[in-house]
Amino acid sequence: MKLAAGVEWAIHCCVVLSRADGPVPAQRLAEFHGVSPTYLAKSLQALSRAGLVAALEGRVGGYVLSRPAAEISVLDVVLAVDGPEPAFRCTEIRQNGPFGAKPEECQEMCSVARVMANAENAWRGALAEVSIADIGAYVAGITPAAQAEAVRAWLAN
Amino acid sequence: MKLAAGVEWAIHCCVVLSRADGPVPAQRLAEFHGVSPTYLAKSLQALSRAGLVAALEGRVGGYVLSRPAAEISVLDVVLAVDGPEPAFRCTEIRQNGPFGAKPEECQEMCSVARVMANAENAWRGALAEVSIADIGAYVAGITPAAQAEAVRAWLAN
DNA sequence: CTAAACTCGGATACTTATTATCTTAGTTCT
DNA sequence: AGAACTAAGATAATAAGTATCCGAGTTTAG
Repeated sequence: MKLAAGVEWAIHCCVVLSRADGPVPAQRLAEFHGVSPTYLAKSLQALSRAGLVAALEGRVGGYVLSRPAAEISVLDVVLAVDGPEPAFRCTEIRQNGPFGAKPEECQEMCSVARVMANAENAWRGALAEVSIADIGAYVAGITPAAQAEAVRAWLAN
Repeated sequence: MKLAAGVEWAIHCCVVLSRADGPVPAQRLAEFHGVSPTYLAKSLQALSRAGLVAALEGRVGGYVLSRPAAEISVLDVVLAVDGPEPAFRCTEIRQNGPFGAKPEECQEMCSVARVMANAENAWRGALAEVSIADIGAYVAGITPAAQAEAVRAWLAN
């Protein structure tokens, strides 16, 4: 089980956007984080498609959070980039083999699938409780005011 | 993010082993679940390497749980087959770029990585609370006694 | 009003991990 | 002692993730 690397980049980008003044182009975000510009663009497009960020085209364009950072959870970002389908997908192997259950006997979810689904709900719940604003506030707390201002200026350029 | 299909098979196999009388060969387990025998063998080998099941070679060989089913959690099986490394791996991109943090400033874990780690701990905790015996007991509850006996006889052959 | 420069968006190669298979080595019963 | 059955490791095919390029649209400046 491995989470796509683009997820990590997307979360960091959202935090940066929450602390920026205006739109920030994808290329600027890539340079800021020292990652591949073209691949980061792919993740940002996923955020745009999910409606988490707004993409402004044109010469002074870039990405902006489409909602207040406090209303964007980490889970929202993860689902937008990594996809909404759960990590565990029951293949209903209980219906296979010489003692396979008949479809009409499978009204209830497979017991194994239920355990895995509960765990995944716990995972999602933990991510849903943290917002981009929470992370941004923490970062702001450990960043000197002078550097924070320098970053904002560099992003606006 | 996708969990390996072999994980689902391994959990089902452990449940079957907890309800069997003697050793069950990999080929029999594959036929019972209607899955690829050779690939299932790979997952069973992982369980054997982790010490969750004991492999008996020879003509009447097969796999047996090496511990009582109540002492084997679903998490044990998942980690054995899928590997122990977490789904989210922090690449420390906060150290990159023009405003990258110096290594000596990174004593504490990255705030993003901490959020993801907390979520993953919640996921693991949910899986650790359920044992193979728990699932076995549920399956026993919804299976007619006659069929349960037939299954045990078929597994022993 | 025209044109140039800069932006995002989708479609296209490459790399890595997962899935599936085969062959080899070891153990037990006849 | 031999034969048959078992698991274990090493080896190909497939799918997902990673990285990249080129085209469509918009805004600003002349």
